[in-house]
Parts: sequence; structure tokens; C-alpha cells
Amino acid sequence: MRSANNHPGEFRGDVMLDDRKMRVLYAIIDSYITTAEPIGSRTISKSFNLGVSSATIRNEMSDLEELGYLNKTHTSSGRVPSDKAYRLYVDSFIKLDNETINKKQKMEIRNALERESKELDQLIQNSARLLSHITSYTALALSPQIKETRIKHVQLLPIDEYQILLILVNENGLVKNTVFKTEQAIPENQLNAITNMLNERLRNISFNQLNKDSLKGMFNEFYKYKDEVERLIPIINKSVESMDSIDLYADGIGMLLNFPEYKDIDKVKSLMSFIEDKDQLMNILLMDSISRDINISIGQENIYAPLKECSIITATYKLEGETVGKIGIIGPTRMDYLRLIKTLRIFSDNISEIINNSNGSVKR
Amino acid sequence: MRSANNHPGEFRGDVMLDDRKMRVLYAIIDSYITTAEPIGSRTISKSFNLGVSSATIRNEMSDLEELGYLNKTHTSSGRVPSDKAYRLYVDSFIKLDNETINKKQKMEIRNALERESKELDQLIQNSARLLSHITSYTALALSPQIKETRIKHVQLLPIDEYQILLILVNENGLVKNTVFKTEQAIPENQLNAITNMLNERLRNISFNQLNKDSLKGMFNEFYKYKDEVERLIPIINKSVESMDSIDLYADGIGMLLNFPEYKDIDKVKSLMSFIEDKDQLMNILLMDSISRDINISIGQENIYAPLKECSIITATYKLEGETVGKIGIIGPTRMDYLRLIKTLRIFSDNISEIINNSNGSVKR
DNA sequence: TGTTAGCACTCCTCATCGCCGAGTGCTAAT
DNA sequence: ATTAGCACTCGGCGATGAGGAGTGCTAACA
Repeated sequence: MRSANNHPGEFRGDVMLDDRKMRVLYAIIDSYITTAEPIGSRTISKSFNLGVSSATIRNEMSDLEELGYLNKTHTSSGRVPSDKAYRLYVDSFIKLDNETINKKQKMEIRNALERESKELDQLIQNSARLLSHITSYTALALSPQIKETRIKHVQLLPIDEYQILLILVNENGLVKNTVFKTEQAIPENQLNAITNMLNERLRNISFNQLNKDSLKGMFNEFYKYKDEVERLIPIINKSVESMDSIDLYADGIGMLLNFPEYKDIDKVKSLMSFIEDKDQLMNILLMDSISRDINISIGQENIYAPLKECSIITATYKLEGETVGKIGIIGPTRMDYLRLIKTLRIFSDNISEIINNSNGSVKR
Repeated sequence: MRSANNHPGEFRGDVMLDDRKMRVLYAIIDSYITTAEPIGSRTISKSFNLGVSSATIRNEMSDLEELGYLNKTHTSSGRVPSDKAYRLYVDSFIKLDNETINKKQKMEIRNALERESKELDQLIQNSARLLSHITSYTALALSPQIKETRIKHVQLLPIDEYQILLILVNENGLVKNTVFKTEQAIPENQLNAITNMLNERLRNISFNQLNKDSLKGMFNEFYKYKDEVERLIPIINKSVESMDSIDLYADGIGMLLNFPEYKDIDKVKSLMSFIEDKDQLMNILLMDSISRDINISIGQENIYAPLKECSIITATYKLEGETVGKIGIIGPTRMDYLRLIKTLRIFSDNISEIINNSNGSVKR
């Protein structure tokens, strides 16, 4: 016997639901989230003590269905929460901005992430993995978009006669590198000179700016290496262009199979292939990029057909106050929103802090 | 009506199979690989013209079952090839080392890989993705183990007062980087001096060597920066240690659901969670590392329980003649070995050539 | 007027049953 | 040695029916 959550009356959409309706609705949602079974009036009155009989609850449920908060699978089945119900449910605690973060759990996750992640990509990848393990849901993680940061260091290194390694480091210590080919060998000492030039000229230029401005004008005065530099410019430019590519990691795809809603192979097949198509998925994550720290997209709110029966929760992480990337969870609309949001908050906080090194929890 | 493959008589295991038994067996294997349905004597005699009646085939099948090449799902069902049958089948063409590589397909794959891959990790990741797309199987790819290559360049860069970025470049242009923290600030000019020292001392040292030798002795003479260097040494050493970590990529996990053998959720669940557990899977791929260019592990030959009904084909790729990594395919024992081996060969050749830049198909 | 008990009705789930067909194994004929 | 014939096996599948959870409606009640 558990008692229904005591959520405040709420108004949303058309009508303000009275307190009892809210309780009934939340009881149904809570029950359905844990059992995945349609629930009937009698079961509610037995499991949650709302102080009224099943007949009364039955009437309330009938009303709630008419208002669009409940669905039936067939005429004499139990009720199931609608997307609208989940939306109401989620909105009721998303704005509470619940601070009750479990400090201990946060530090555990923080330690695990820092311990296993040497490079940035690893951090993001491990975040997805750990998030999936902890939640038992499919986790998504988007690597940071670094366009707006500034160049700290440029280095050209010869690999062999016709190949040059370009290394770019930004102010946050993110490293990107590309090997490119030249048609004509460039002696090492000249390469060093060019490297020095590039460093002088490019330091503190943003990647974005580098991308946009033609570099040509910048180097006119260095006529000594003019030819080489001219040959390098388009290559560097192209490399830089390719550098701000974003990676998407999905982990725990198999977790989907644990949900009873995916006992049917065909349902899960289309969803999985959608998740594994990184391009499409990336679109979705980038789409609502103007949005809040926590973004939730429930069922039919999703645009792509394979996601119409899913929910996606995303959280942003920040670099120096700017949102640069996201992590998220995907699963059936009947997901444990409350717990997942809490966990996502912990992850996004941790990732932000790690990449900012804001709080110097020094390695012991 | 297709005719059975005309493979030569073969002896393997206990008994030498006569020519007709071979043909019957190969017919069953071919059929089962494409249909996934147990096949009966009558169907064989109709679909493959072996010139004998179904009764004769029935007798042969009975013999083949006794020899362990065929299994029945129940007393009056059709036959299914055993692991032993697949082993025979595979061995018959693996040693032919069939050169009939489709040049056109190879170049297409090569172009796709080079077009999309700027960094090494991307190349490996894209290989897995493309391999999975092309074959419609789950693809695996192991990033190269770079322990045995030599250091080409070392660079220390300050990120902020207490953080230093360490960049290591090897002779092949592979870049690894780590951010580490110091307890005491090091001025930039000192850092540059140390960088120069490190470069002088570490160039052409193998990662392995760096890992083993204590660096301490190396820098004794540089008393000017002795303190800083001493503080750096264990950090660098630890970073290097963490640098030769291998990554494993799995792509197309959802492809498993296309196979009728995985219409049962429970079967696919354990397999998927196994594949998503990178540590275990890595073990498997690294285990047979002494082996041939193409390695095939069929059904019960696999050690781990979730793989007992799977086959894994792996191919190696090389850097300067040395095997440094692997790509592979995982799927039901009833896999299209011939086609998959061919495709894997193409991929492993391409990856080897790209990372060696042996043939300079210059960007146009 | 809101709440509740009672009851008929709906419809899903699951187990049972029997038929059909593909396939085997054996025997006897060629 | 090969083949035709035949009895037998067994999984798959659709039909059938019982059981149960749940609804909606009506009438009684505080």
C-alpha cells in the first residue's frame, strides 16, 4: 500500500484539474511507470488509499479520459496515461528546479568520470556509458561544439616528405589534429618558421573567425614563405572546417529490450536503427538548442515517426557559461522522469565542472 | 534451380567425406545460410539437381548426421548444419586465399573512408559503421595499439596556472593528448625549456620503452629545471601509460534483430548486452592475437556463453607490416561467410593502406 | 448532489484441441 | 546401390471456450 504523491493542483491546457482528479491521475501515472500495465479503478482504490471507492475513481477516470489525460487500449481495458498526462506530470516538478541533488552520488559519478577519462572524447563517451549503466536506459551524449573558443596553439609537424600533421589546441586544452598531404615537400626548418608565423597570427582567434575570414590577407607581408603559406591556407582552412564536427555517442541500446513495450521485435527494430543512425539523431538533439537546461520531448511531441512512442530527456553541459553540448536519455514514454532528470542533472553538472575545471578536486 | 557448389572432396576430423556427401552438405549449408529454415531431403532434390532421388539424399543426410555435420531440431524435422559443418565449409575456401577482390568496390570503400575520416579514431569508427552498413551485420573495430611505435614529438602547453596539456605525436602522425594538473605553477618559459628537453631526450624512443624505463636518470644533468622535471616525470609516465589504451567500436547492433534466429527477445538481449560490454568483447578480440589475418570462431568454439550460437570473423590491419588492430563481424553461425570474408579483406586492406599511406591516392 | 454498491457486458489472455503438412525412417522392389 | 512407397512424428496454426479484469450504467444512500 503506498499513498499517492501529494502534488498540488495544477492547471494546464484546457481545464484546471481538481485535487482529487490530480491524485487519481498521478496514481495512474506512478503505477503505469513502474508496472507498464493498464490499471483499473479497483486496483487503484486498493493500492492507493484515496479514501473513495472504486466507483468514484471510475467516474474520475472517465472524466480524465474525456479531458485527454487517459487512454484505453480497448473498450473494457484499464487506463493508460496519455502524452498530455506525462506532460502535466513532468511540468509539475521540472519547474521546481529541485536542488535535492544527492551529493554522495554526484561525487561517485564525478570520480568515475575523472578516473577513466583522459581525453575529452573519452569523457563524453564514458558519460554515455556510465549514464546508461546507472539508469538502465539508453543514453546519448553529444561532444562539445568548439567553434566559439579561441586558438591557443598551432603546430605543424612533418610525418614524412609529403605529409604534415596539423595540431590545433584551444584555450580549454581541447586538441584537434589532422594529417594532410602536400604535393611538394616542405623542409622542416621552413615548416617551423611557418608554425611560428601561424602561432603569432592565429593565437586568440576564434575557430569561427578562422573559418570565415580568408586567411590570405594575413600573411602577405611574409613574402619569404609566401608560396608555402599560400599552399597551406586552403588546407588549414578545410581542416579547421572539419574540426568542429560533433560526435554523437549512444550507449546501452540493448537496454531497450528490457522494457515490456518492446517485447515486439518490429517495434524495437525501427527504433534501434533510428538511434544507430547518428545523423538523424544528431538533428534531434541539436534542434532544440535554444532551449532550457533540461529539455523533455514526450511521445507525439517528437517529429520523427520512430520516436512517436518514446520520450527523450536531454540536459546541457556548459563551458564557461555557454552551452556547448548535451547528454540525454531515450526510452518509452512511460519512463521514470523524476529519477532520470535528477541523474541527468548530476551528469551535466559533473561534465560542466570537469571541462571547466572550475572546482579543482585535485588528483590525490 | 541452382546447382550445388562444386567443392572438392575434403577431409577433416574423422572421415573423408565422399564427393556426393560433400555436395549434399554444401547444398544444405547454402540453403540454410540464405533461408534460416531447416531443410529436408525432398526440398534438396528439387532445388539442387544432384542427380539422385530424395531417398538417396535422405540416406546421405542420415550418414552426415551420424558424422556430426548435421543436426535435427526434432525427430521429424529437416536438418540444420552443425558448427562442424560450418568449420569444414569455411576451411575449404579460407585457405584458397581468394584474390578475387572487387577492385571497384574496394576503391569505393576506400574513398568513403578517406573522405570522412580526418583523425585516426574517426577512421576506425567509420570503418565499423561502413562495414555494418555494407554487410548488414554487426561490425566491430579495434583501434590500433601504438605501444611499439616511436615518439616523434612532445609538447607541453599551459592551459591555465595549474593545468598543463601534454601532446605526444608518434612517427605515424598519431596524436595523443592528456590534460594534467600540477600543484605548483610552472612559468611558460620554463615549460618551453622542458618541452625542448623532452623532445631531445624522447624523440625516437618507443612508447613501450618510455613506459618501462624510469625517466629519472635521463634528466639528472638538467639541474636547472630538475625540480619541475622530477615532478613531471611520474605524471608523464602515467599519462603515457593511459595513452596506449585501445578503443573498441561496435556498430549496427540493431542489425541482429533482422536475423530470424533472434526473433526471440531473450536470446538477443544477452547477446546485445555482451556486445555492449566493451571490456569482455575486447578480450575476445585480443585473445587470438597470434593468429592469421582472417580468424573465424564458430558457435561452440567461442568461450563465452552468449556467443555459443554466434560466429565471429575478424581481420587484422597492419602498420608497417605489424598487426596493430582488428575489425570484425559478429552474427549467427548461419552467416554468409564467403561474402563477409571478402568484405573484411577489403576493409582490412584499405585501413592498412590508409594508415600507412602506402599508396598515395592524393586528394583531388 | 456527490458517493457507492451491484450487475451486465466487453474483450483480452491463455490453454486446449485437432488438422495439416513437411519430413523422417524403414521396407521392399528394381 | 538406388528408389518408391508408406506409416509415423511433430511443430505450426486456427478455432474454441473458460476465466478474469475492467467498464459503464442504474439505483440506492448520506
